[in-house]
Amino acid sequence: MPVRVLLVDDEPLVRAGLRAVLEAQPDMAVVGEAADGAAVIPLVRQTRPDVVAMDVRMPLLDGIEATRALLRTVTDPPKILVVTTFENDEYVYEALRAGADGFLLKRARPAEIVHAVRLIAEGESLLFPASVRQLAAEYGDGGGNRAARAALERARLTEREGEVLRLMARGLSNAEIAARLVVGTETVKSHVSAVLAKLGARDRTQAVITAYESGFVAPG
Amino acid sequence: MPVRVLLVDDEPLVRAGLRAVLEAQPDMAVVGEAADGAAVIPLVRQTRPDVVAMDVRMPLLDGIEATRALLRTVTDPPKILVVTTFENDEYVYEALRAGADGFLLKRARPAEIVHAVRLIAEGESLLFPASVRQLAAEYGDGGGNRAARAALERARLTEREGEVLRLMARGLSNAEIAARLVVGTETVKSHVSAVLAKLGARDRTQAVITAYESGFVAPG
DNA sequence: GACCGCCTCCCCCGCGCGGGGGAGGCCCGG
DNA sequence: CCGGGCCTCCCCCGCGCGGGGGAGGCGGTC
Repeated sequence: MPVRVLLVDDEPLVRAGLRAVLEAQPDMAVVGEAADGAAVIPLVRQTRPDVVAMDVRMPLLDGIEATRALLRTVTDPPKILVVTTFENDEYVYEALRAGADGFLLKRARPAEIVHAVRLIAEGESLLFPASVRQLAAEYGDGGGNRAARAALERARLTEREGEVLRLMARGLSNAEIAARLVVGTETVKSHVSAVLAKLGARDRTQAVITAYESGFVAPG
Repeated sequence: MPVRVLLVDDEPLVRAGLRAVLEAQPDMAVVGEAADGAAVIPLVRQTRPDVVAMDVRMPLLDGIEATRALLRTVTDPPKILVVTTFENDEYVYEALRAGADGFLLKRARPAEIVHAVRLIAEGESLLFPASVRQLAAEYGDGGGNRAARAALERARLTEREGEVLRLMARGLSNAEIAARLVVGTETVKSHVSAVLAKLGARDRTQAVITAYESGFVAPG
């Protein structure tokens, strides 16, 4: 049973982006879109999503009011993931007080977005953005907040996948990685594919970018 | 302040010879030795040489790969003087493409060696006459030293190439870059090829790594 | 015992990528 | 004026990459 997601954002571009990211996952389905908070309640009743990805700033009814209205009027309401552009958006905290389950930065990478939605759907509250540093902290050391750690449980690359990603981030080809790890190239291809899937990357270049951006590997 | 030189050659005899020649000069100091390219990067970080005298043919990691790795991973990298036995070594061309600053024949006289190191340290590209012709031919022009030097000038990306590299570093495919820049994909391929050549990268992934390692783009 | 995650390897297949050429238009400086 | 750098676009071509399957062994847990 897939995670059913409803997208609420006044920017079509953002909705399209979220849809693309989420529907790339086999276990996720976008069941509806709304351009404003005012349209949310009937849509929720109609589509019964597990998670509502809710923008904070919207023209008619903002994400805070929409969250309040939703929780007040709908029985067995969906989880609410607040989506925001700014890290220190005061509205976000207000939304959380209004009953939202977590928040997410728009500039988060696909893998983080996916993880956030998945976490929220499973009832974890996600009060910290699935930010890049926490991903980094996971591999350096386990010291992070619980929500982030839970997210990383799912995001976690296996040991072998981590090795492969590190070598990818050093510019090695599949054949070179195979030689280095003393395995077959087909094996490396399997690991690479797994890494790409888990990171939400289309190709190795994007995976390496994610590795840098997440602090998984560091420049210099 | 003396010119600090790091020697990288798998033959101890050659290292000893270079050391003897260079340390006979009052303004030169050999700050380290390595027997293989694989050992270069940590040694460079540790000793901060001005010039690396790099053999081309070495057991584990050859001079070409070592040069690439060095330029890719070390900030403010040293100048690289490729040392070779053969005048028409195809590897030399590769090494220069990889970003080496010049090359030197092992049978050169002591005075020439000293001269070469000094020139390299001062930022001059150095190509011995016999091979300049060959290189000029390789670059498809009889313009002599000037053309070869210009072609070998590292990381001198044109404005357009810089734009392309930035987009590559954001994970865009050639087609996506073409759409973004409103040009044809063939044009993008031309720029990408130019970027790869100038950075000594084998593929776009290595180019992006270089972009990160050099600070051309920054994480976060 | 059965199950499951991980690692390993295999198949086929399409396509994007990168190398090798070349060429025309533009502007600038000698 | 002509040359050179830059940007643009074109050709052909080989191959690595990534997606789609599947499968066996191995060490865990239930």
